[in-house]
Amino acid sequence: MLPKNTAERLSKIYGVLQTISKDAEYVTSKELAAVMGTTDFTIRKDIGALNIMNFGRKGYHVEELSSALGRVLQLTRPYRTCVVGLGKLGTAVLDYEAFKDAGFDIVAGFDINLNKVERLHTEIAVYHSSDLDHIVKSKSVEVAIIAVPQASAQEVATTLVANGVKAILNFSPAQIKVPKGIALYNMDFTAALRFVVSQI
Amino acid sequence: MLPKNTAERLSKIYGVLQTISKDAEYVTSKELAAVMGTTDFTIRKDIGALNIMNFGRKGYHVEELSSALGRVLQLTRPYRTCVVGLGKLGTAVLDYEAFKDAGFDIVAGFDINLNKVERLHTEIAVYHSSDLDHIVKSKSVEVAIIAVPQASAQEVATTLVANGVKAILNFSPAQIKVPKGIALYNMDFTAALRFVVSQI
DNA sequence: AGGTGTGAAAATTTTCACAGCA
DNA sequence: TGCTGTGAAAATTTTCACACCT
Repeated sequence: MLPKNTAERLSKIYGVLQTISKDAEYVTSKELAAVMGTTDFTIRKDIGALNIMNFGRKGYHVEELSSALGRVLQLTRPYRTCVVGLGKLGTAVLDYEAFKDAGFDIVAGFDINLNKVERLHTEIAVYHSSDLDHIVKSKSVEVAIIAVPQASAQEVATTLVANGVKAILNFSPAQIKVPKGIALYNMDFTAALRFVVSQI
Repeated sequence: MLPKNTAERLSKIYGVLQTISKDAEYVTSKELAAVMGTTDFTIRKDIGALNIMNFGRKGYHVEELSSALGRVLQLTRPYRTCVVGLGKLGTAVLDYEAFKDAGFDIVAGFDINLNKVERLHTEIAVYHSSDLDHIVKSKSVEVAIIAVPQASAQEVATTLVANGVKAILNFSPAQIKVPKGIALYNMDFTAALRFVVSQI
């Protein structure tokens, strides 16, 4: 598997490529480095890890690089995704349009509060949390975004994994535990603020 | 300065300590490791970097460790914080209660759309984006959360920095550039989803 | 006994310099 | 010439083992 930091940077590079693909046919490692805030040799090493080769003196062909990255990052097909917890944050995520473009189809939302669920003006199907297990299974959801309060995050994660979810993006501050083989990424806003302040 | 990874883990440890401080007086490196999903010696090395010393055989005294961490992470006083961009995500962030408890006082919100601003049911003062520069300066805002669309993120960041902001949490997918000495942390949801899927 | 603190080893990541290719 | 690809060096981070303290 790709080194963690490399995979993380490549995920960002992929996004950068999408935004420049309309304007430029080629991009150099130096240009990418400037946008990404790293150095050109880091970019080349990262891309080197993909084992695609033989680019000429103009830099990387944007389309080619983009599709190679898509292959390695397993972004060649859309992922069936759900959002658990439809508070303000969860609702914002449910409607985040960029996800669809990026190949993450949000196919369901869940919340413990049915009243809240009914009031949502969204086209995405929303369910009560008590249906989490069988809906996740029947809809073959593979990726889940957790936006529930800290106290219920672990329980939700366990249910998700038990019903086939392979990758979890966790917005709650809970330190969730998942079995080996399940991918987890924590986005704890408060911890992020603390960290950024510590870097001043 | 603390190594980046260490600072990141310590920021999380600090959060964990807050949640357990009611229940336990002491906590061992092994217990912390279990919660954090790392190993006990990583925890000890990280805490060792704080240069606070001489803990007995019961583990770390939660209160003491917590306040030492607060000192090193510069969390000994509240930070005046603003949110720029009050779409769904920005609004969710504006109302995110955990920030207040963590010592981040949100003192202002900004949006380009005044109608949207007026409709908000919040007690936090909201302003039009054209006032960003002088309000940030007059309110002595030090920390900013960017939740504007990709296209305007860099401009907003530049204005923020020019008016005294020292730390930025960026929720937009834009790869923002800031001068040396300004702390920046990117939380690109889409890149995070891509990354987590690549780890499956 | 039961924990921490830490020097040293191992592993990983970043940086560099430059060969090699179009 | 102007770029990539990459082996080797440097730096950093993680892991380990164990001395040491209460």
